[in-house]
Amino acid sequence: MKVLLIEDEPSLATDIRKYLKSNDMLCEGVNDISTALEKIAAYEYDCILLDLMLPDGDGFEILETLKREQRQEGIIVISAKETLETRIEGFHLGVDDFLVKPFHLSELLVRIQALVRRKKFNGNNLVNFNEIEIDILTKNVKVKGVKAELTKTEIDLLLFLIGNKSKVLSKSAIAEHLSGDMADMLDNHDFVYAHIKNLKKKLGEAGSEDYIKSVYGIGYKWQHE
Amino acid sequence: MKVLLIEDEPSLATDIRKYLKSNDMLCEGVNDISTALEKIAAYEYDCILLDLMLPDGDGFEILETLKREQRQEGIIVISAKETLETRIEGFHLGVDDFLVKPFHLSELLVRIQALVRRKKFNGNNLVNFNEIEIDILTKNVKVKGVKAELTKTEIDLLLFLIGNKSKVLSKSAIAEHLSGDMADMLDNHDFVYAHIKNLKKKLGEAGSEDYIKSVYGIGYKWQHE
DNA sequence: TTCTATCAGTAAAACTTTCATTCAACAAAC
DNA sequence: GTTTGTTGAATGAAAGTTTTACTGATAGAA
Repeated sequence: MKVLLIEDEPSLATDIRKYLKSNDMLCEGVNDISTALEKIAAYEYDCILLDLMLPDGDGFEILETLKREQRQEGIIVISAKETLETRIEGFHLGVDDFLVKPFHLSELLVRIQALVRRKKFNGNNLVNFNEIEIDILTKNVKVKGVKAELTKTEIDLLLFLIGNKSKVLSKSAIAEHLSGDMADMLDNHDFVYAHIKNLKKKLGEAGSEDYIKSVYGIGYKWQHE
Repeated sequence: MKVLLIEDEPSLATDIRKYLKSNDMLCEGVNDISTALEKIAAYEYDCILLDLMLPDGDGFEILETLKREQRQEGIIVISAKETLETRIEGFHLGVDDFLVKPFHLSELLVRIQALVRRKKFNGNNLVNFNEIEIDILTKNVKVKGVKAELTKTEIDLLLFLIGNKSKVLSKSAIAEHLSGDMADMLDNHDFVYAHIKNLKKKLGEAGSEDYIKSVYGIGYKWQHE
């Protein structure tokens, strides 16, 4: 995950960079608009963190460039103060999220992750894994070109899994997700087993070719690129 | 990991408690300020979850107490609505994170864990011996920075040993401890040998550099400062 | 009817204990 | 100081136990 940080306040910038790095992200920092535009021209990022008040102008310039070039990066604006106007203007220019100073670094992290997760499914709605094709939007699933009739829960489970690709999801996390936070479901692993089983069957898992991998003692993960 | 939940809405409180418990945390719940203050006076927690709107006042009182007494607990505020002002005031009073209802339990969990992880770097719970790091609370063990997967018995044995550092423990004492006072285990030394062996292996003992020293004819001791 | 949750029985994995064997420590005799 | 016998300790592998996961059938809910 690559993040570009455009922020001229050195101490905050350092803090953010350190924090993101310690959470397994690559984070480059620049402190003015012109350098930012160079970077953006040269590289692709997953997410851009933008402070609006910069020494050589205000950050909307960058937003316009990104929009003109139809870039796909997620954009989070960091600002000291935030008015309804800047917010509206920002959203028109493609800003995905606002964060008002002072904020906690953990919140920034959560928002970046949420944003990137959202973005990943935008643009092209089709996700492919070998013989499986999933349309995120219409929630149609095809296995070897043939439509698979998944139930609501099964689709929900499938999207949860592929949305956390290669991350292991605990059974209670899955239970929470599927049951919509019904706490009395959390320690009921049977229904997780059941849905996993049914989903695997409909995805045509023949054993050798596993999409959903069970992790003993913990839960499941989607293992497929 | 011990969590204190201060929340007066019973159903939410129950949900949270169950969820945290199913994720291996100890969670106590109270529903007003006075009980909370009693608990805080009597016990130490890793993390305090605080709803600001409580029947007998607002939660800032608790924050002030915690701050006055320079307590080390991580604090996450759970609130129905959140203004910039409460947020700033909160941070000044030592709040580490805010969570606005409604939220997903999994998000709460992630934040607690992230918070506690951060806090831990301000020294506690961690015991170090050379290349071994033991977290007494979470019972996680790292060898050369890599997590070692110890079984329940192995952790039990390890804690017994380091808890009696440099004291020699007889094999029957170890047997008694591990078997939970099963009398027929006391003169069975084979299983002590076995567990010692497995533990040594997982701790990466290369022979030269011994943590667990065997004392001929008696038992074992942990020799390391 | 379709979908979801539960149950009971089975399978699989991990963990514990035992066993047989080899290796090391101590003590007595030379 | 060396030899030798005896006992204690370490080890790998196997058997036994417990825990966790999977499955098909079924009953209940939508």
